[in-house]
Parts: sequence; C-alpha cells; structure tokens
Amino acid sequence: MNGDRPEETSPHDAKPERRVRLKDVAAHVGLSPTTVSLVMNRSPVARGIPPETQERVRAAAKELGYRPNFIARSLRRQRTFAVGVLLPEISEGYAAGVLGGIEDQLLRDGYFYLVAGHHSKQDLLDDYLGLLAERSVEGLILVNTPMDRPPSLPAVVVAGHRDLAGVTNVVIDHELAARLALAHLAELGHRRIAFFKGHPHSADTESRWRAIVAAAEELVLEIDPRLTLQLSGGPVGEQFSPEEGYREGQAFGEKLLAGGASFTALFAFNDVSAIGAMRALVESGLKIPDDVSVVGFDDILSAAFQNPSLTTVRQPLHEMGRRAAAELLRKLRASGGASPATVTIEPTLVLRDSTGPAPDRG
Amino acid sequence: MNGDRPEETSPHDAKPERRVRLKDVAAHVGLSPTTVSLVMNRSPVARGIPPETQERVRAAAKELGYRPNFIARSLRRQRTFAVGVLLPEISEGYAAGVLGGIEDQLLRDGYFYLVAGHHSKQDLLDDYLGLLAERSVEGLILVNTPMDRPPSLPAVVVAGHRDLAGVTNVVIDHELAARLALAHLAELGHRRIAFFKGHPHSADTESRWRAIVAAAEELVLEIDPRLTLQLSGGPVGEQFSPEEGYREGQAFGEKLLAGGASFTALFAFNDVSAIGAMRALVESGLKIPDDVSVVGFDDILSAAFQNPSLTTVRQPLHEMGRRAAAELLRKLRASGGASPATVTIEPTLVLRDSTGPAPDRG
DNA sequence: GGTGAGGACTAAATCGTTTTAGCATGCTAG
DNA sequence: CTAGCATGCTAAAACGATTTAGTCCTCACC
Repeated sequence: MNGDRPEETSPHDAKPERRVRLKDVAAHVGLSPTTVSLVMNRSPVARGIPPETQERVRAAAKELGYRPNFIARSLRRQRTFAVGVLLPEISEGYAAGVLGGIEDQLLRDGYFYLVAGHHSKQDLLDDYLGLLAERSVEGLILVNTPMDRPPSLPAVVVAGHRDLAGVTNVVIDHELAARLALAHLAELGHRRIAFFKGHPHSADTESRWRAIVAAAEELVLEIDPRLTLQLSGGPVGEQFSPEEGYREGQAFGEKLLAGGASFTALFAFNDVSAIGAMRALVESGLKIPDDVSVVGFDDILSAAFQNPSLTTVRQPLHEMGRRAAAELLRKLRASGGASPATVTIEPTLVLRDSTGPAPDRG
Repeated sequence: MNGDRPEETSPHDAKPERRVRLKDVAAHVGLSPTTVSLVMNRSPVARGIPPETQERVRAAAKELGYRPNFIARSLRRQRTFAVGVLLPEISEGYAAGVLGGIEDQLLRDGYFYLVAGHHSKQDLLDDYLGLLAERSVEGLILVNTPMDRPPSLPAVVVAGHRDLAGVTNVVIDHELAARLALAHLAELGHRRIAFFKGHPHSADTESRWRAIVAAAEELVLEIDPRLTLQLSGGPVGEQFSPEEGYREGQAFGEKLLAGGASFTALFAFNDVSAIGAMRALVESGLKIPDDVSVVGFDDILSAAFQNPSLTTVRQPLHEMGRRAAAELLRKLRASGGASPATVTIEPTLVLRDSTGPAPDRG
C-alpha cells in the first residue's frame, strides 16, 4: 500500500528518524523490555534465557541499530562514567600534554571527561566545581590547580600546590631530576654552576630546590648564592606567560654576566627561562656550549629547535596524565581500599647541544 | 533525642550525606515537587504562585544546598547541553589552541564538551562518533579530522579536509595570509622568493598555494619552480610530527642552497619548517635577515624564541575555536535557519627579526 | 443560590533505562 | 496428587527531574 511514496533520501529533512529505543527492540521481537535489557547487558539474571532467544534479541538490536541511551542508563545506575578535569588553561603546553595522557587512559577504559579551564580565577574554579558536581562526574583530576580543601569527590592532583587529605598527588621525582642534571654537568667538569629558582608561587619550586641542594651536596658541588636567582613570574595570581619567563631568563643571563662571579654552567628552572638566558649569553659574545653549558627543564617543543638545541630534563607529561587517570579509576573501582598519597614519575635527561665539557680554566 | 551522638566531622567517613533532591526541598517547605520545580525554573506557569511562596522555596533550596541533577533533567528535557569535539590528538599545538577557544565559548554559554582524540585512525574515529551519539551530544566540532559524509548531528569543522553538505567550515583567509606575507617581502625589496608547499594530504595545502599564486601575480612577483619545494610529511595517514617538519625544512634549506637558483627570501608552509630552514641557512654561513629573509606560518610558541625571532603569519587558533563553537551554538538554537557554509578568520602578520631589506645585489 | 473566574497548588505521566520480585507452566519426586 | 523446583519470561518500581492537565478553594456577580 502506497508503496510508491519515495523514501526521503535528502540529508536535510531526515528529521523523523527517531532514535531506536529499548521498547522498539522489544516490540520487534515480541518480548518485554525487561528481557531485552537483560540480554543486552549480559546480566546474570539472563542465565535462564535460552541462547536462541538471546540471539534473536541481539540480531534485532543490531538490525534496528539500537544504541542504549546513556543518559537514561546513567540516571538509573547512578554512574556516569565521566570525570571532571580542572586546569588553568588548555592551550598551554603543560596542561595540554598532561591532558593528552589523561584522555588516552580514560577513553581506553570507557570513560569520558569534562574539562574546564579556570584561568587561575578562584570564583570560576568554584563555579566549575559546582557545575561538574551537578553533572555527576564521578571523580576529579586537578592539573596545576590550587585547592585549599579536599574536594567531596575522589580526586587526583597533578602538579599539586599542597598536600590534601585523601587525594593522590602525581609528582615528578625531583631528586632524580636534580641528580640527572647535576651529575651530567659534574661529569663534564663543571664546578661553578648558576641556578634559576622557580617563582615562589609555583608548586614545584620548593621541592625542586631542596632536591638540587641535596644532589649538589652529594656531588660535592658548592652552590654560590651570587649565582642563584629567583624568578618572579610577575604579580601573584597572574598567569606566568612563556614570554615573561623568556624575558626574565634573558634579564637573568645579563645579570649573571654583570655579577662578576664566574660560572661555566647554568641549570634553569624551565626551558623558557633557559632559552631566554641562552639568548643573553650568546649576545654577550659567549659560545654555548664552549664557554657556558645550559640545562633546561620540561622539554618543550622549542627546546629541540633552538640553536644550539637545548639539553633539558624532560617531564613525561603524557605519562603523568595517564597515571593520574589510572589512579583515579582505581579509586573509583576500589572505593574501600586506600590509594597512595603520591605517585612518582621519573624524568629523563635529554642530551642535546647546549652542554659540553667545562672550559679549561676553572 | 539522642542528641549526644556527636556529628561526624571526619572527612573520611562522610559518606551518608546524600545529595539533596527536589523531593527533599519540597518536603522541607511542605509543598509538592511540582511547585518547587516550577519556582526553581522560573517557569511561566509559576506566574500563579505568590512571591512569598517563591521566596520560601528559593530560601529552602539555598539552605539545603539543592542542585538539580543534570542527568535527570537531561533525560526529561532531551537536552544535554553538551557537544562532542573530535581531533587527532590533544597534546599538539594546533588542536590545543583551537580547543582553548572552543572551551571559552562553550562554557560561557553553559555548555560542556566531550573530547576524543582519534589519532588519525578511522576505526577509532567511528567508535568515538558512536560513543558521543550514545551520550546524546547535541552537536559536533571536528578539528582537523577527515570525514567522508556529513554526520547526523549539527556540525562545524575547523581545518576541514573537504566540503560537506550542511556543515559549516571555519577556515583561515588564505588570500589575506598570502597577501600579507608577500606584500611585506615585496615592500622590503625581495623579488626572488622561495616557497615550501604543504604536504599533499594537508587540508590547507591547496587553497594556500592558490592564494600565494594569486597574490604573487597581483604583486608582479615571479614564482620560480626551482625555488618551490613540497613537503612530504612522511607516509600517508601518519601523524606529521613537528620534528619531521623541522628536519624536512632543514633538508630543503640545504637543497635550495645547492640548487643554484638565487633567492633572497623564503616563505615556508609553517613555522617548524621555517625554523628548520633557518638552521640550514645559518649553518651554511648566511645571515638572517641580512642575506635571506624568512617568513613562517602559524606563530607557534617557538617562533618568538628563535634567534633571530621568526616573522610569521599568525593563525588565531583561539579565535577559530571560539567562532566554531559560536557557530555550532547558533545552529543548535535556530534549527530552522540556514547557517553559513564557511566562516573566514583573518590571520595577522607578526613582524619579528627574521625579515629585513633585500640585499643590494638582485 | 448558582455560575464563572481566578488563585494556589498538585497528581500523574513522562523521559529510557535497570532491577527486583514474581508469575505461569511443566516436570519430577515422594 | 501435590509439593517443589526449574524454566522462561514479565510487571512494576525505581532513578530525579519536567510538564500537562487538573483539583479545590474562595470570592464576585447576577
């Protein structure tokens, strides 16, 4: 009957194709929604349903292109399989790297995530925490995000600003980082090394510096306060832009040269300040690495593209994100078991052309 | 009664604090859930409810800390206020930049988004499309993601590989980009300019090259085929890593020098190849910009940190993402109205130190 | 005294699932 | 003959909201 009405094939007005519901599948096979649900979920209760019925159901589901509505399912099961990620700003190398790792791990395990960038503003952060809770995320990953009290959901922190009860911290092994960098320089014969410390508000500044002091002691290297400069990173609470770091590195390079205390190597707090310093050194006529060796920290993309390319301690951002996500999933699974307070990730030293043997004269 | 049982204050076993539901608020004020819902949503039906009752309801909601369950709400209203974002890989400059813009716009408008990185694998891409549909996202934003047929949801594409019926494309104004770069070089007196074309599989290669040819004609510049090199970008389907681009740029720089055809400027396809080429040029003893001027494309972070810093055409990635999201939201709102096939974003020329007057000898 | 018109609410259906508790039916064992 | 037990399924109650269609007053007006 009226078989001569042509099927609508235009992609524009294909609106009436309603999504197939559980009920439709049930009607199609002449069974109840309950049965179909049981079969589709391979519920243990479906034990009693004969294999041929099960096959019939599954075939119908496939034929009709049935996909369960995740929203309805979430409501009923009180599970969203989604976590929230809070970070200062996506389009920034550090967070993007970590997020890549988080993503890999979560998607692999059937989770999705909601991201919110709070631009380091406390009120935005609070808003987003609320919105994420409203959407029933099951846990949180905080990347480089200051928090004063433990959130009400299971949480893992990357580059955390402080220790919070019950939340797992993913941190880089600063001791190893310091040993790698300093041992490399010491081996090349460097004894007088300049340092950039991080800005006081950075999460890593303190522990990194302690690690450096310890490693220096171990290697019997002296740390000269005149060769130690602290980055300011601009006004409190503002974002430290890479450009600022670069300029500050450049300024510090000039300052070191003007200071009079001799040095043959520099271990910067991060790559941008290292790159800035390299520029200042080169412009003053010094040769890298012949006169001064420079080691950075992070291994940002630019590090490889410098001339000379920059030797640096690589933070495995992807791996840190991956571990953070994995830890969170573990928490979600075993809600009873305790989870570690910290997970330590090992950095590696990337040898490039900015380091070389110390010049003969001490 | 039994008021001497101390309140649990430890953060660890605070599990019994169930989330406040609409029903709880209703019970608290002695009204029906219907009324509370009406009031909370400022529904027009709530017109008939006296202001003092409304106040009472709102006060109770605030007091109890009521936050509507978004899942339940989504189910009932058939709206999720969420969109899906598909991209090759988050932790890559381009996608991260665009995603930053997407995020700003979406969150500002009360939407969230689910991201999936398909690593340029067709099967992963299909899977994720399915998963996003299952989660009832309302629309899609595809960043640098090849698609052969229009998706079944409203969609906006950034750096699209082809035109699809009904989907809006956000593209950079290649004509303007070419004019900006070439006019700048022409003004500095350059007549013999070398070019890098993009790899054949990149979305932008074709249109950019056409724009360059047109702009050259307009400025009466000749394009010498011997000075035109095409990047390969490695095997088809693989990710073009920045390192590869850099190396290829370096190789091309050497090739140009060996080729014998003289040139005083280079317009590269992107910053990484420009940086690679700069390295080759400098190592062969040429001075930038005294002997050769170099213009890049993209304005990646490293561009500013080079020595000399790189003059380049900046793609406003953030803005592109923002516009893409804005366009999608417009589609979602006005489901009837037609939306533009393309949205064009204007690039800008960032003048730095890698360009200067052409050397005297032509 | 009946009728109509607000006014102030609420009962119940609905969104699309999952899950608990049961219901027929038929067979077996005592 | 019947209690007991599989077998193969289903009814109905959740989950936590939104929304339609009323209900029940009270008061004014004729």
